[in-house]
Amino acid sequence: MEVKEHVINKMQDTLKIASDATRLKIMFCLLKEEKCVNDIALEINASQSLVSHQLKVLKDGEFVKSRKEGTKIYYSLKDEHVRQIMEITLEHVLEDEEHD
Amino acid sequence: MEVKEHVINKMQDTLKIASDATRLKIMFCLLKEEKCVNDIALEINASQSLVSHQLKVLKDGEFVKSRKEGTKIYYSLKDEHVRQIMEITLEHVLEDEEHD
DNA sequence: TGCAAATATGAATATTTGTTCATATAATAT
DNA sequence: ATATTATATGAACAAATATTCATATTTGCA
Repeated sequence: MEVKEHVINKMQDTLKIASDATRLKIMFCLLKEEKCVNDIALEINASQSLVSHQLKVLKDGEFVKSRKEGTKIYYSLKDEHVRQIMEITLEHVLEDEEHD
Repeated sequence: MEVKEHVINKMQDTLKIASDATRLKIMFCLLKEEKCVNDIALEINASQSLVSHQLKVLKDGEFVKSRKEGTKIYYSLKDEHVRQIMEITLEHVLEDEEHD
């Protein structure tokens, strides 16, 4: 194989982070602008705790970054790769819809 | 949210399929040419059973297609989206390597 | 017909993962 | 100081998942 084991493992980790409905919702939520935890929770209809837990996963995986302002913490998408992964996966799914 | 629940779920399913080291290895294996089950198993150093199970997952998820020839079954990547997801994730990981 | 090669399948197990609940921490305002 | 708002954390539980092992199926060939 041309691709090193640890690169495969990192790819696995990256994709695992993306492959969860709650985290995808959070990311779509942040697509256009930064938001704080509670606003995200309201918007995607999930508990504050769940959103906080998953934001931690997203942040550890470098999918989002955060900024503190007073008592609130604003989260936003970290880079273009995240958007691209979402975009292509979305395309893939939408194209599939047509043949169903 | 602008993206429908069932689209999110399909995205989740798609990404879940991609987010596994064994399946990633199989896909890299098939990047340039079709191969039969046993050759894949040898190449990635996994059992025949495991490869067969995971090929089923990949096929159900429309990541690969297959072609029968005698007693052998040749598998190959199904479409461009699969390659793109691999490509971007690889880029993402490799770029990360630099900052480690 | 019987044997070997290639692949698939089902059950069992171990591990990982998402979610909830209760609680902790931190910052602000009264 | 205390109350309030925003967020994080840890333990517990349920559900999903990857892997192995043993066995079944299919095809080609002697």
